[in-house]
Amino acid sequence: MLTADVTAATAVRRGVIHLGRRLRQERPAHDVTLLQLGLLAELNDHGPLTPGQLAAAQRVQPQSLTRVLATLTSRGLLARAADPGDGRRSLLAITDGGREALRRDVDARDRWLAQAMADRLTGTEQELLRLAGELMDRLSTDKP
Amino acid sequence: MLTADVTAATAVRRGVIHLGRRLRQERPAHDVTLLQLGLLAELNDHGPLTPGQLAAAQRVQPQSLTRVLATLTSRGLLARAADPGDGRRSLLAITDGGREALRRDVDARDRWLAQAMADRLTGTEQELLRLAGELMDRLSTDKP
DNA sequence: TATTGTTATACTCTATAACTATA
DNA sequence: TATAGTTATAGAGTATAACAATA
Repeated sequence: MLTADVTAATAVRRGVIHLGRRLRQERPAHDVTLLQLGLLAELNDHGPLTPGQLAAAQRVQPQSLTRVLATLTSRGLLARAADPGDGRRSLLAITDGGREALRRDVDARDRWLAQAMADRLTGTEQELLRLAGELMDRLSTDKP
Repeated sequence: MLTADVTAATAVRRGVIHLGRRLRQERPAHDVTLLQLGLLAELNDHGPLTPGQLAAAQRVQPQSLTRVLATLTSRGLLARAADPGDGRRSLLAITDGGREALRRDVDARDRWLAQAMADRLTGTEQELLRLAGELMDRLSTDKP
């Protein structure tokens, strides 16, 4: 047969969508939205990136980022510099303020999830879920 | 220590968000949106439900459903009946048309995922992901 | 009074199409 | 011409607050 077990896919879809919603609700006081969180975390982990690279990393269209990037820049959470070699590009980097926001607000979301995992899953299940996270990220890319 | 491994949580968040985005893009021709899909599937699997029950099952606020339910009803994909015992409630059930839409359009999304899993994951990884789906769904509930 | 649901409103997320600037 | 990015526009997704109806 061509396709794999659709039941497994259904379970994954359900889990992904529902946990995504739950995660989105978990917004601490000084709000940084979930998309903003992803962008800041990406820049924090992988140095300065162009808007296009960021969009690819986050699996969104570049147009979807323009406004969010403007917001984050105007709030001082990230800084924009012209690319020396290519005038079309700009390079985005996280600022100290951005790192602070990441630590304070943004990590709160991962802390909620970490806590929930600790409270309600066995060690084996936690490890399983970590691996699943990596697999899901891989699947979300179109590259084989 | 109180909290579990935040790194694991980060990996899970990343995977969930990115795969969720990817899944959302996978919209076949006769479009039923991802939220609509969830509602139809829920009603298909678990009989007639009230709006409140549906909202809880989908991890959204009841208010967020009103419009979508109206859309689905007007398209004939689900039917609404008064609750005999409680006049405040109504009962929603999937129609034949809804089941047809579910099969035709909606399953296409799960088929994409099933195919991606089949093509790019080992059997063990597929099974791991299925389990992870169930765990994620469990975590998205606030009930311990 | 408490519960179920709807209306009103608003903001986030995300996409497509068209445009500008640089290569 | 091709690529990187932005502007314009729109629709999906989701929430909070206020309200109506029923229990």
